[in-house]
Amino acid sequence: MHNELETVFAKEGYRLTSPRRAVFDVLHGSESPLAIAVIIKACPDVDRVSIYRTLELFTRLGITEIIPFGWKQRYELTSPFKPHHHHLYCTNCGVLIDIHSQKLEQVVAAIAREQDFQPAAHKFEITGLCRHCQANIQ
Amino acid sequence: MHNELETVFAKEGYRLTSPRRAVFDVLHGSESPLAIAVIIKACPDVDRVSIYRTLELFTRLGITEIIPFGWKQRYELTSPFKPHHHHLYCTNCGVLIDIHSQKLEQVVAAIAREQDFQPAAHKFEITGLCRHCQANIQ
DNA sequence: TTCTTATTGCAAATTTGTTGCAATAATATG
DNA sequence: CATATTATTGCAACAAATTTGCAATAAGAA
Ligand SMILES: [Mn+2]
Ligand SMILES: [Mn+2]
Ligand SMILES: [Zn+2]
Ligand SMILES: [Zn+2]
Repeated sequence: MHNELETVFAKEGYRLTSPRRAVFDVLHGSESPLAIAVIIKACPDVDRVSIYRTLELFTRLGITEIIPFGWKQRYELTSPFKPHHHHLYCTNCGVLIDIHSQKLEQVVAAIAREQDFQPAAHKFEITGLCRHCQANIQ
Repeated sequence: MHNELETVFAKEGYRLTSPRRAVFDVLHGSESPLAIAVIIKACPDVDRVSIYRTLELFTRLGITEIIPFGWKQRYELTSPFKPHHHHLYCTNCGVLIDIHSQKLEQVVAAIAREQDFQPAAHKFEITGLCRHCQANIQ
């Protein structure tokens, strides 16, 4: 899995350093997108500043993407490091449900085509109540 | 237009104060979502802290929503104060294109139904290059 | 008009993000 | 493997953004 990463970095002329590996590993080990504060805590040996710089670089290179998430933003690996998908977010219990919707991807393409827009990325999120929280009437 | 707002506030037991009117008017007068910093500058008579508190309240009451916007977040009025829509964002020139897509709304409903999820709101954004910036090869 | 209390503004603290620069370590090369 | 080159790091210091506590104010009820 680091091979892919080495390839991207080598091609672009960047160095694969230990702080960058650490941030990558934390993201790779997580089921869900992570807030910067969480990543900082998860990499106690890496300076705060390097986390910011690393996430900026990762996002610029398309290794990570910024995910809308209630009030804050979070970071998540993108394809090919994590398959492209979106989220349903329960505002009551905080649970995240991954969704892989072919229809949604088609709509993205259709909208871009109609507007003569060249899409690079897209964000999508539904917030509301999960099955469980609907039942336990909130 | 303030009538609608009065109604929401009265029903919820909140007071319609001059800081809250000011923030609402700034958002209502804007074509596009606004960053907090912009709203603060646009309301010179309102204390910074009150802007934060007001936007928190508006969002909690569903009067505004947080819009993903590159690295930062922005605020925009929701329906019925502003018709529901989404954005295409050109990462080169910063232009915003409003889109009203019936297909997208249908997909949102379909996904929620499939997952037995009760949707309250959704975010959507495509980033990429607008027609103009594609031409002036970037 | 008076009363009640939600809301505001201010000051201060905290948290989050940025910058400059010398020390370090990743990679290329012999 | 040893050395040279230079991208990257960590640290310190700064700057900006957001939060908190509380007394003064003003919105809405009576
Ligand atoms: Mn996910
Ligand atoms: Mn808009
Ligand atoms: Zn839930
Ligand atoms: Zn453009």
